[in-house]
Amino acid sequence: MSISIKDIARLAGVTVGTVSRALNDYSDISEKTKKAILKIVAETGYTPNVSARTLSSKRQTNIALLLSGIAEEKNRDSNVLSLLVGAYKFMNDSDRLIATYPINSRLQQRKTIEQLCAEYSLSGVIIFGLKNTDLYYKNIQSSQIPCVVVDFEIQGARQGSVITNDEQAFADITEYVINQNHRRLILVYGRDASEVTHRRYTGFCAALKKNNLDPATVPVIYTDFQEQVAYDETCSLLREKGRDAGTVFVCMSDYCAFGVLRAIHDCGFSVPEDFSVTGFDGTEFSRFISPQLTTIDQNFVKKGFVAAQLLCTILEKETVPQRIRTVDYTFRKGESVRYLAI
Amino acid sequence: MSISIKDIARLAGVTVGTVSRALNDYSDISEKTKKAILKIVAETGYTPNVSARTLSSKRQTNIALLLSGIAEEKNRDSNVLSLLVGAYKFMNDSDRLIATYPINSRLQQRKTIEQLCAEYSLSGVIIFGLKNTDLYYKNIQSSQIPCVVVDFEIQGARQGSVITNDEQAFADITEYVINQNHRRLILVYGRDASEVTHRRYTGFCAALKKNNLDPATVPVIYTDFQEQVAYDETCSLLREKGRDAGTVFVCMSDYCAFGVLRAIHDCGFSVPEDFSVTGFDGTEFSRFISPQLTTIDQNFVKKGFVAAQLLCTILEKETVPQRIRTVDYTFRKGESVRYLAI
DNA sequence: ATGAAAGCGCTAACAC
DNA sequence: GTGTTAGCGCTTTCAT
Repeated sequence: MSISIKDIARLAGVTVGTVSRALNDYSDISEKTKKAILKIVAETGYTPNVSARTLSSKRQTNIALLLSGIAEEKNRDSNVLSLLVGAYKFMNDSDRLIATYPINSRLQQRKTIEQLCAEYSLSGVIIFGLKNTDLYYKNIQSSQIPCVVVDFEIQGARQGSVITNDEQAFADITEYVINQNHRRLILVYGRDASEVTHRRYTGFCAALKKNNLDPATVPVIYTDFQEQVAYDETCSLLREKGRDAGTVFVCMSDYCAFGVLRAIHDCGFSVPEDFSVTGFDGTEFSRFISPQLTTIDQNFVKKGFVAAQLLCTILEKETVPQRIRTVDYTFRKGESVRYLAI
Repeated sequence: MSISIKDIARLAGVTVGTVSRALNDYSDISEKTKKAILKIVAETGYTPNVSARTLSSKRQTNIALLLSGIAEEKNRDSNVLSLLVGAYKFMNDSDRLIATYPINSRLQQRKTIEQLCAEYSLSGVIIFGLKNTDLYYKNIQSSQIPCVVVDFEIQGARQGSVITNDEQAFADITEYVINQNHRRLILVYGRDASEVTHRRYTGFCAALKKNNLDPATVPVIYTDFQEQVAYDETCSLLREKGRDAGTVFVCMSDYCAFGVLRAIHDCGFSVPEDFSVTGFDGTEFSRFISPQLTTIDQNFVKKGFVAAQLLCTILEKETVPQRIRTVDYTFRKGESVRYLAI
């Protein structure tokens, strides 16, 4: 059994109430006893037990980062790692720990978000990777649980969102390839159950129309955001049409772009000589490959940081004015897009 | 305030003790009342509070996965993700949740592993990413905390390890390049503070000696496991010596290999025509690139799974005979190594 | 400024 | 088989 508040009280010759006051920085305690108590705390290496504290206090706030689909999906992409890092960095600064839990579909089926939070005494959560097929997708919207969702908008009073302006970003990169004189685009589509997919599609269409191109004529490769599917489908297309397939693959994620790149290579073509390729996300890996991928960096580390920050603000303040936070993206020019001479 | 055991007791017309018995599957309770209670529990959606349970019970076991260096290092590689997935998968099977926490150096400085475990009521932990410069490196070895460490051997009574036979694996891949008739190897070295680096080096030397090659003559590139450093150093070497640098870069990690590949490309050379390259880890990305990387797959998902399994076994049983678990690796042949005609 | 004591939600030992 | 009750380690209200 490890050392408890009682031991400290005994050693300091005071009662547990006084020790608690010293520990929680209450004002109604003499500097002298406080010093003495903290000295003993330091010497013994005593740390208050979080469970006990949670149980007895209303002020204690435990927060968690819930990851949907992480142990289930085929391509759990590395963006989640950057997000973790960002959230951890923010919590670091306030010397607090944030627990990370996976929430697979069975868990979501077995207990509601309210139950999960009650069970683990969570006063708020950050949710990442939620698809509209997740049970928690509706669950959080009809609940009062303070939460911050990454990548889709939520409207509850004590809820917030951290998003990227996907429409604009995807329009930007689409316009970029158009400005490089590409006219025969191939869209490499993400996953219908992910909201970002639809926003990016909107941006894609907007950029085309703005340049007098018709979205309806653009061939689409459906990938479910999986590298392998992107690879397979691209191979089929290339084997069937070769260079006639188009001039540039505009992909909804870096992972998809990797599949496309691999397919182009395996079919005997080159990037960017034969085909150009763009990605979306800004995964670390997109800079490692040759040619480096032209992509949109979502700044996932920052997204994680902002998410943690926003959640903490929501938990602290009564009302938070701006609960939809848009994190700026960065266009990253690589060498995967060729300029087409007219 | 959410629903508590008292509410259930009231609704069922019994006392909290009886409800607790029903919930914990004790034998001394009539099937009838148990049924009735569980029915009410299901209807109300009641879930026992973990903090309260932890506080009052000796049987409750909370475990956590501690990640060292994740929010600090430059190249936090994606292996950690696979490890998480593996651990989550095991916990999934028993419908339990494992919390993941980052342990940066400041945290390790502020509280010992014992304090951390006392604070969060952890009965055991899995530790990943520990370097021998981490404070917890010695801390865990001199503590009684039940734990499983990934990638280095620990000897405590209630402690275990999940490791890869790095010597053998690195010897295997080294021998492979030698068998492809490479004689002028360049070693791309990892990080001294990581134990795996030394084991891999041992395997490297063994393979060379076995083939009558002298390790002392092999040029070494030091990388600290960072892609960028590997890139920079390789560029320097190539600019200075060109093809005379050697014929194959034998790398201690995939990330290093990515840096080397990028450098080779940027210096105007090709893989595997001008230089061959091997990696180590089996990151997802190593299969995405063209040419695919010849590497050792450490099967990190399995490592995570086994780590969680081992920790749970240690916590359940009195004594666990085999506490050092070696997870099998897989040699993965890509196209990044060329066969040299003699 | 400090002590005393109730109570957070639950388990478990002891009655009956 | 079920009720009763004493804690688990802590916070917080009420006395003093």
